[in-house]
Amino acid sequence: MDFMANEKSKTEHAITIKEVARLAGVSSATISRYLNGKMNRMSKETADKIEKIIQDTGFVANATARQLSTHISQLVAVVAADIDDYFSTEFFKGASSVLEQNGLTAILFDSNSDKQRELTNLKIINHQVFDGLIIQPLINNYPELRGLIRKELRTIILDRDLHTNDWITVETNNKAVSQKTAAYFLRQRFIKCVVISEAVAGTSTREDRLAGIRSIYPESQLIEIDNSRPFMKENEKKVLDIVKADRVAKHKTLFFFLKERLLLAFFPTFLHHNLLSAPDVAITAFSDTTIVEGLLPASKMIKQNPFLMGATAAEILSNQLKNNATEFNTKKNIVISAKLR
Amino acid sequence: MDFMANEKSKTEHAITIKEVARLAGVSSATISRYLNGKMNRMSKETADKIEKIIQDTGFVANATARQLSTHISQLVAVVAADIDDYFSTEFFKGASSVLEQNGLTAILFDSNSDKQRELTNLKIINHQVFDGLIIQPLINNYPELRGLIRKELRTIILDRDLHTNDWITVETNNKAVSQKTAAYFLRQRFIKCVVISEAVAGTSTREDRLAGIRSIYPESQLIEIDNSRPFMKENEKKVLDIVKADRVAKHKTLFFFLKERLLLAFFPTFLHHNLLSAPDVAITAFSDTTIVEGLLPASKMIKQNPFLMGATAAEILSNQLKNNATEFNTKKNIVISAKLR
DNA sequence: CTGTTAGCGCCTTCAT
DNA sequence: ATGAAGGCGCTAACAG
Repeated sequence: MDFMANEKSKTEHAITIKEVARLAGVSSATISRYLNGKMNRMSKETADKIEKIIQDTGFVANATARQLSTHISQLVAVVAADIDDYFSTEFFKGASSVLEQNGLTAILFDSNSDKQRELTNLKIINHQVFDGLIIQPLINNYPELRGLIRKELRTIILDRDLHTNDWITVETNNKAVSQKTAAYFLRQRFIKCVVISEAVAGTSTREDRLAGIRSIYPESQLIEIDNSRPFMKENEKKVLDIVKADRVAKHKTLFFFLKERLLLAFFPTFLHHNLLSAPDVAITAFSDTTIVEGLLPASKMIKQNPFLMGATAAEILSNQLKNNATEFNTKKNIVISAKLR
Repeated sequence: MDFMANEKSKTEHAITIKEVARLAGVSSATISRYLNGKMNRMSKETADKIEKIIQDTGFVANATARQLSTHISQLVAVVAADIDDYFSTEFFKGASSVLEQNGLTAILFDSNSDKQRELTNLKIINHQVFDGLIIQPLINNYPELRGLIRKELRTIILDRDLHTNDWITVETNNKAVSQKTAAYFLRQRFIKCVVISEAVAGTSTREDRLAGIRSIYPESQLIEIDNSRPFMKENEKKVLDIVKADRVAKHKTLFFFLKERLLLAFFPTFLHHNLLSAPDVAITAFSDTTIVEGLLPASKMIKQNPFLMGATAAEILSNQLKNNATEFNTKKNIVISAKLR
């Protein structure tokens, strides 16, 4: 009994390069060369011998030690604002696929829509284990964020505009596409516009979208949803009151959702009050998934391209990491256009 | 000009503990003690001096070096089958929150519903940088998965049943809750049941769910959706044909979706054919988000608790990591019940 | 209270 | 084609 406990407590140290060397009857330098693919620096026989030993022992090189020695990890941190959003997971998938093609590994951090958590994430990322960073930041001011990311870390900003040239940014044409969409509906004689969004102030994407809409509908009403509490009852009433009033005034009204999730939350209201195919009510939204397409096949929606955005960011980062010192990027601000469909 | 290039090419090595020691006029051991909170092992003055230097220089300890020395990273890898699924992101959030409370950091890997990718992820995770692993595996057989995870790595399996006692498992009562749900609808005189799912074979969750349903509806028809191609036209027809036939036969029919996303895909079909409030058609589904609640307020749905599942897995793992050698877990298979609501 | 020293596991230059 | 040896940045005895 006692001796079993002893067996267990003897921590199982994984096999090292040194041990492999001993078994193969060579020096650890040779094993290292083998691991790094420098086959021309050794005879075929030793290479074969080493391969066999590694197979037999199931040896896996310790990435930590390698990294301490080389100062490179091939790891890229990707920080998403909230992985519950399709946009976030999708841009990660785009980034991940491109990084993989370049021999890099993407690792996802979730800020959980929480600045505190974002901070924690950045702290960890600063501990010099990552070669690069792609971040969709919650923090919306440049100096603050700048202070949280070590200078040496290659960084790309995604989906947010920090108004800086310090980092390359990949974003959507939020303002332009919102404007275009609003103009489209105005041409259809929807002369009123109600915007439904989470808190706008402090989030550049929402600010830009609202600005685009207001350049067409200066008077557009804004309904801001407070995510922190159950919101449907009161807001449902707001919407219905607006519709009723506009019908009395014989106005056609556009409901413009800045986020798909909000449209989904309101969908039942529109459905049960027969507003979906009403000629005097239109609905549009920033909508990235295919769910809404099915529910509202006739409505025009704004589709971003998060996958491409992530892939683009990853492409740039990969290049930076390759051409180490050199910086060829002249464009600091890359725009991936959203489409109205 | 030239000299600027030189300035740049001189790689900016981050400041080290040694440099901080020099500046503070103490040895690096003292800095190390400071970093590890061993304040009682030094005078207040040195501590203050060190703090100031660290502030001024913005020094951040290199986690890689620390890890090489201590063999612990405080990092836990969480591997999700597909982060596009709410279930996956939610269990991650649960795990993440508990791990954080225990001083650990959760890092998310996405297998992207792709076994090849899962394999890549596991390879990276095997390189000895993580203290623990929580995985929702794609690979469904024990020996294969066993071969891909190093023996020394503390591992918890989530959401899948590998029929092994080697790892602790946290899962849903898939079979039981499916059975209960089916029984509920049978009592309502829905004597036919159509199951709609992605490919069932090879995924324990789906197998268990189908088994539960078939224990009540042995004859239940299964419509398997092939995700790889656009599927709605033909499948829509299947559903409508079934409804028509059942109406002729005066059967009430239950449509049982094994995944929320599938229900959403079919929702428009049901909606546009007035099947949502038809007395002879019922719809139920495994549905974790709140989207469906709004769409079908009257329908009973099965709600899992992915957040709690993740939190539970993290709790167990945290304990294992603390009580290093000791293993107190007698229960190898923890079930977090889904509810019919 | 603080310094010295020897690793941790791998990489890399310099010899041979 | 291979080995010896020093170093990456930090930790952890052991001294004093």
